[in-house]
Amino acid sequence: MNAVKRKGSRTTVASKPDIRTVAALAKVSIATVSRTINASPAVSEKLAQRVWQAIEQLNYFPNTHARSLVSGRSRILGIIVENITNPFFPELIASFEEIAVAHGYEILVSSTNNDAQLLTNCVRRMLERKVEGVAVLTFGGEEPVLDQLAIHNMPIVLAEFHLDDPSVSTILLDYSAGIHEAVRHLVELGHTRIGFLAGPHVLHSALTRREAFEQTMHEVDLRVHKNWIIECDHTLKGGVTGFEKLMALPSRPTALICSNDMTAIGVLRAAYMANLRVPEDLSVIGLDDIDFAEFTLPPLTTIRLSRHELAKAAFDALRLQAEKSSSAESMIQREFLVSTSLVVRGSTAAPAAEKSASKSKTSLRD
Amino acid sequence: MNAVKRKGSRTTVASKPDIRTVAALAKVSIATVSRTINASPAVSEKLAQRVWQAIEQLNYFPNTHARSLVSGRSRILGIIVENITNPFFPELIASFEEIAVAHGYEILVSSTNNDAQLLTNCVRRMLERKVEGVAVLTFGGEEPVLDQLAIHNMPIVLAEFHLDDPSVSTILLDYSAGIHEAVRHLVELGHTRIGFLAGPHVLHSALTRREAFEQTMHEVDLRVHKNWIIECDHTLKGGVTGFEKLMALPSRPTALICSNDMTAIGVLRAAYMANLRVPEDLSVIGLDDIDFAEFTLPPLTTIRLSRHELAKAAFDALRLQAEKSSSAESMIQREFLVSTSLVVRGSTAAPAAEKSASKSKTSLRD
DNA sequence: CTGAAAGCGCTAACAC
DNA sequence: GTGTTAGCGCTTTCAG
Repeated sequence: MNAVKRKGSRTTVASKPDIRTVAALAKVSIATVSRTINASPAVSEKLAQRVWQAIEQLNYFPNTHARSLVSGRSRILGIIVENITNPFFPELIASFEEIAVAHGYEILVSSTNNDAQLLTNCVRRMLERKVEGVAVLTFGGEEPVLDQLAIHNMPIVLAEFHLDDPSVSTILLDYSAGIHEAVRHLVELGHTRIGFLAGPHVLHSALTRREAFEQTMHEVDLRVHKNWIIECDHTLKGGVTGFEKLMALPSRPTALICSNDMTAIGVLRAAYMANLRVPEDLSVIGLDDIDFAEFTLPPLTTIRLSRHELAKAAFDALRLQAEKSSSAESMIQREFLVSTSLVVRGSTAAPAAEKSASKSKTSLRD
Repeated sequence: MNAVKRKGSRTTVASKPDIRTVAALAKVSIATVSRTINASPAVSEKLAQRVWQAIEQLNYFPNTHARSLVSGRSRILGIIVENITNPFFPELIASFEEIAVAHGYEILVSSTNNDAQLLTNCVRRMLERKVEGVAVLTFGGEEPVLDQLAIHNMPIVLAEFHLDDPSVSTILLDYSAGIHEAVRHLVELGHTRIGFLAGPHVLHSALTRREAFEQTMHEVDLRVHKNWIIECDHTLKGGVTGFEKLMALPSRPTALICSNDMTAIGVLRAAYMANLRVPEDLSVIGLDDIDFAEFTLPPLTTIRLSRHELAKAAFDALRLQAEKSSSAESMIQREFLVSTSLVVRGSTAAPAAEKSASKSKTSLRD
């Protein structure tokens, strides 16, 4: 009926079937069509079949905007990450998307690059699109803007940060387990001089990782050399710079744990440039286990943080929040734990003789 | 007015301001509010100011779903990539998003992993969300499903593939330029025995790259050894396998150009494991120049393909299509060119003496 | 220049 | 079970 007034319709298919078109073809009311689509149990087998048939025949699919408008539910989930350029995040997003799509949700991705302006902007966009929940996986530093979301009563899931709001869930990353394994591994290899290349301290995760390291060192009775803990920025370049700072020190560690894989890969590169052999002269361990880690030279020993587990936790948290009946509101799970574990590859080995970590100068204990 | 019937409203802000709420506060009609928001010139300074003030005061923003429903325009662009796990794509997506957001568009990302089922599904999702255009940057192999989009008269931009439909634009990647430079570079270094690790032939881009290679070789009068052209799959692992196949050959090239950086990085890894030194024993060149390329061991010489240029071309193409006045329909630009160029780093050098590329056996010319 | 009113395509009461 | 109908929040004629 409405096939006439199209303007540029060249060989286009009989323009955009409507819920009405379907109803007409199936000889039912639009309400029945709607019910059928939404799998309402209150539709008889017989009609349902007629409807589905009409739907297929017309190649019809519902207009999500109309749906969202009337139902108030968009079936869109937001995910905000720090930097889509760090391979950890694409892998995380891919997992999140897969899970979301499987459950009939769409996702809206945004990366903030730690820029407050961008964050504000993307929170606004999420609000405008009426997302049903937002996973904030930037790992820290964005509390101020979160209020904007919380105030709209939007379900949120945060990594590593607890916000005392009923619509906010938290994912805790259990770094201790993996870092403990890593230190143990190093100790068993014979290392006692272990350094740590931290992430930017504005990130909760970076701080947590660093603390887990120090804690573990104490537990195994190893000395933590403050100047062997260097704040980097979780990028490749940062790893290079961190390594260089370390080399400038009069006394150096024989092993290095890095706050993420990107840093570790930067170190690998810098060590190579400095003619230091990994792992013979220096053992290095990363954190994340991005796909690349297996392909570095040498293959990177690293602490694995499962993107899939993390994505799943985020999705579950959001869904629980979004679909909670207002009655059982306070009963839902609001805290999720994701574990870590060591993956041993080629970038760790027993330290060489005493002067191992130094190229030419003698290494002094400080 | 409508602030009462909220259910769980705890400390929530005076629930969701409406266009009506704004109109009431500003003492104008909702039509005026709408016009103001949409920057219609037909609103007097005075009223516009009152409206904006009301908007700010209420922290109001329009409901995009309602907007899309009535206007038929969603301000969403779709982007379909092959594999979000290859760093080339996140970098591409980030650029595309940045441009799109700057122009007030939202983006819907999907990766297909070369899975036809996934592709169909995501085309459907895009259609459901009423995207205004789709950038299909999977680089080949998805023609069948594209019809589904074309039939809906949806603006599409394709990489490397020409579809004879008025709503389809094409981005041509000028690989020849970069590959030419690469081969020249190798020749100047003294190489004559050059191999090529191709991408999967189902991808147009892979085929085009390979052809550009062969073409260039002919141009510089170098022999193309068919068995030095090996089909890989554009992954790290694929690079390793490709390299191994090459090593099994009785005669080997002294330099290798790879269809993408991932392959090249795989080769770097495999060469290391095989005790072959890069670049002394084997020069290798990648294609893409992903961020990682600068941080491999040794730093990768590669043919740069600007993600930003590509993203911009895709966006422009889509926007031209989407915003074309039906009159000037046939006048718009439908073809875009993105160039490539060589970035020389550390993975290329002059070949060693004659037996260079062989580890222990003598290398025979075939 | 401004306002009133008619829907956009769909869901969710509410009747039958 | 099924159909009728009243909007969801907004844009857009059409009058004034």
